[in-house]
Amino acid sequence: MPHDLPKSYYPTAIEDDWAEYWVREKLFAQPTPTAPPQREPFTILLPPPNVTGNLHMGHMFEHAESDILVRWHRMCGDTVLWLPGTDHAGIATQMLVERQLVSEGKSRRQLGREAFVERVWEWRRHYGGNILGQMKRLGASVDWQREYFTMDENLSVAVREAFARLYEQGLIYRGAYIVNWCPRCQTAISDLEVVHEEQKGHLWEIKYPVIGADGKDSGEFLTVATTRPETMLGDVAVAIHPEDKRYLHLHGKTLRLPLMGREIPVILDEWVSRDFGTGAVKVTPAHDPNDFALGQRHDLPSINVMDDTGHINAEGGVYAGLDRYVARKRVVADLEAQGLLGAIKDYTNNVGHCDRCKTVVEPRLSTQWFVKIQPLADRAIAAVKPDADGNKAIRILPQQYEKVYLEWMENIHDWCISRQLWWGHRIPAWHCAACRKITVARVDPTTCAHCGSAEITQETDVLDTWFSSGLLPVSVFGWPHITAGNRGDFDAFYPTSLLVTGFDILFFWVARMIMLGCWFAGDVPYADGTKRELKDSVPFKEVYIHALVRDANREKMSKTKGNVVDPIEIVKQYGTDAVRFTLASMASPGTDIAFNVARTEGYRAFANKIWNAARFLFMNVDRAAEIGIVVDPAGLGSMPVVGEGAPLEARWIVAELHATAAKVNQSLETYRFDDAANTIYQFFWGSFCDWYLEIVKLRLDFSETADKAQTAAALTTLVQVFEAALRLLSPIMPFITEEIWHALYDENPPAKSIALSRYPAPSKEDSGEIEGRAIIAGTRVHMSYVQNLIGLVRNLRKEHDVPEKEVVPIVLYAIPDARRAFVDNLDVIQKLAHVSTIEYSDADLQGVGIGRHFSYFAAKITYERTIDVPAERERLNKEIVRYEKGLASAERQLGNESFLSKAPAQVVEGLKKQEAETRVLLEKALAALDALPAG
RNA sequence: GGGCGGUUAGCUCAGUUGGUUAGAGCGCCUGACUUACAAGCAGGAGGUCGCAGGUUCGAGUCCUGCACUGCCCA
Repeated sequence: MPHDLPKSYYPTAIEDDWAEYWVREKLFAQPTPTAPPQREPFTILLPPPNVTGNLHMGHMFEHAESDILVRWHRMCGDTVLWLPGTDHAGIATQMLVERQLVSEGKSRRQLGREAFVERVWEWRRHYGGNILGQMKRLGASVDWQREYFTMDENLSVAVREAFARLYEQGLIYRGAYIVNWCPRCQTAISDLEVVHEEQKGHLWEIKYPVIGADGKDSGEFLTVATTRPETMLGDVAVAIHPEDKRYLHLHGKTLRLPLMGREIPVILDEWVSRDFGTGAVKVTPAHDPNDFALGQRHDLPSINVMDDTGHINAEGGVYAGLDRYVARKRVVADLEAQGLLGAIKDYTNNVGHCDRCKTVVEPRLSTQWFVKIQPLADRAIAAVKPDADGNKAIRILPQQYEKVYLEWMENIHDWCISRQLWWGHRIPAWHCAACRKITVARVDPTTCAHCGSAEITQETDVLDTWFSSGLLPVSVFGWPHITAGNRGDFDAFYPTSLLVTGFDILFFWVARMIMLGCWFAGDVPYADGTKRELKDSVPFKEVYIHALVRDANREKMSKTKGNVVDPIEIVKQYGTDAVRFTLASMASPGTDIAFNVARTEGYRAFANKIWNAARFLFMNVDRAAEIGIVVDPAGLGSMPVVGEGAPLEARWIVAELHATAAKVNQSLETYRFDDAANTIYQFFWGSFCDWYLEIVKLRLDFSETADKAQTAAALTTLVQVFEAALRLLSPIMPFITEEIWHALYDENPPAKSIALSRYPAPSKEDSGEIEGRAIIAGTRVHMSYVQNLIGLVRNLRKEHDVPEKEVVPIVLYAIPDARRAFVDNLDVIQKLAHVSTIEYSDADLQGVGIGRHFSYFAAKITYERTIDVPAERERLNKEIVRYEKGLASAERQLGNESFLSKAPAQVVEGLKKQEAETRVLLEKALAALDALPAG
């Protein structure tokens, strides 16, 4: 028998094997449907992790949530597709390989473009699968047959098509604008790749000499304030507010630009803030976005004084060749020497850094490619905003993020899509040396489309990585080649159902996928040829934004802080299942997760608990087999049902299972992973192990004299409930449930995996009881009587210092319904409360040492002990205070006319009942206090 | 500067449309070496729900203000 599980649960011993098995058996591959699926498929695209990345806790959390949903849907019988892949991460990957080259004493330029790109591919082949490998180990139930990479041939075709279409539609243009320039990466980067950090710096005041009517310096100065004094080399004007009274006399004047000697005008613009600095602002159109706008409004030239590497260029006169920070020092020193430096003030400002290499970003004028974003954004807004009927094509959850998204989308700027890199999709545009015009083509051209010249060269820039990742939802399903014979995937899986991702990604892929998805899928007609509606053009119907995983002290994990928790390490220690359960149980929407291994330790204990419950079960199954009792496997795999004659605990555990299944299904529908996890935990440990297993031991009698039918029935229910509970837990803890499930079926399971079995679907719950013949009315109430009595007696035993092993007689008063439950379940009470005999009293019990449960019953144990009078008095006094407080508040309310007339009847009734009960309890407690011997 | 969250037990968090005396896990204390499990079992202690007002018969829940704190954007 393969039933002999090791005594303790060792996750690492089982997880690797199952992880491999799932991949090897291609269990989660989802082929192209040949006919439209009956039910709506459940499709998730993995938001592409960076190919250079390693799996961190945030990924693991995101994948755990996705996997739970995916496994749940699969077990519910849906057609499920979870599509994995990576993006080519232009800057990050190029940086990485360049670093490698440097260590070999080579450089990218030495190698040349072609060789370098080949070298990156080589790197990717060796190391690029890292993060996906980690996903495999963690058991993500993705379709590995469909793995994508943004640089793949088919996805590159899509990128080229998208570029060409947008260009033809007039939505891509090229021009010189201010962009965020990283001097280290030597490329433009998008606004989103700039991380702002507060930095202590200075605000330098510089005095610009005013030129008099005679063309000579008048001796007066106009003082400007700047945080980047070196940019003054490129100044073309100084701006003041037109109504600033301090400077009225300078209207129309010109200034002498210090150090450069250039004559520059004073310009008037309402944009200038009079309160900031001196109220006069130097204008450097080539090095600041605001100044650039000013320059455009006032028709000023732009003088770019820096090169690609952040060094001053020839336009910077004697400063040429200096690094920007060296130049800053030199400029300040020279100004001071010339007496043109004013005050230097401490100033804290937000400085932009390159997200990749943390170099300070230089806003800089350069020629780039842009997407005219407004038309795309308009659709992306329409997709998220409710229509006239209140329907939304895309639901963003938690809902608060919808507003964040809309606000961002409504204030979007044109998207700079060109990058000065070699690794990426090279822009399919050719410059003509003859006519200077641009040819954009899907197939590499040999001649200029405008003049026919053969002197054309391809644009050297590549596209922003997000241009390709934004296309994934359409491109992975075959776009742009959606043909009659080739549209199975697109028709079945587009739009995808859901995107699970982090808040920080909202503007990255989410926004771009929505814009590009709506734009291009909108042009793909339905299979019948009719025009696609917006609701089916969107890349996904829902976006679920998950929380951030922080460390145990709620600090953001970061390499520099050294508080990064490596998921693989934690998994090795506690098991994937325990880590997944930790993450799920803490995943309440909108709240960040403070990841604490103490929790994980607790959930490993939970896994161990299940493990041992399984061992108990198998032990009994094997013992039963010896006397010829065999559980029919045909009864497994569905929801257990018991008959009216079944013992209380059997009816109860089945009722609990149904209620649990209902709650879990409902929780998963609403992304309440925490509720789902906690509900299962409570069921498995609190109900199944703590109560049911202990009681069922009474029924598992394998002796000669045993009632075999009773034993068989008990065993059957036990196995059925356990098996169903395993399926219930499986999406959250796939490994341990897989292991036990296979063992349960004695290595002869009905399917290759528990993941391919059916999820427990409850029958409808009706006023606390389960509909139908399975559950008998009163089951849960009766069980609660029994549980409460056992709890009460255990408590009394402790108070009377009864040794744990010793059985004691009890005296019991109970209302008729409770009494019936107690009589029927005498053996249960005797076993779990260590009771010898029960003597029933027809009158309520009085005196010291009575335990009660409201008015349903009271119990007293017969046991001699020396009463600790002061302790007992203190306890009773505490009780009395509590009762008096409760009573007072109840009386206050019940004496209130408006309460009686306005509150719902059931609330009033409840309060009356409670008041009566509290009054009884108070009287009893007072009497007990009176009965205490003086002392 | 603009916006969005959060503040409930020692810690981490639930708490649905306002409704009876506010819950969970972990931690803590006590007891018992019980053949599924010491990663366990049994029992217990622990909270003026950030502060101040207001609405209401009734507020952890709704409104206003304040304090502290986190995040996003400029």
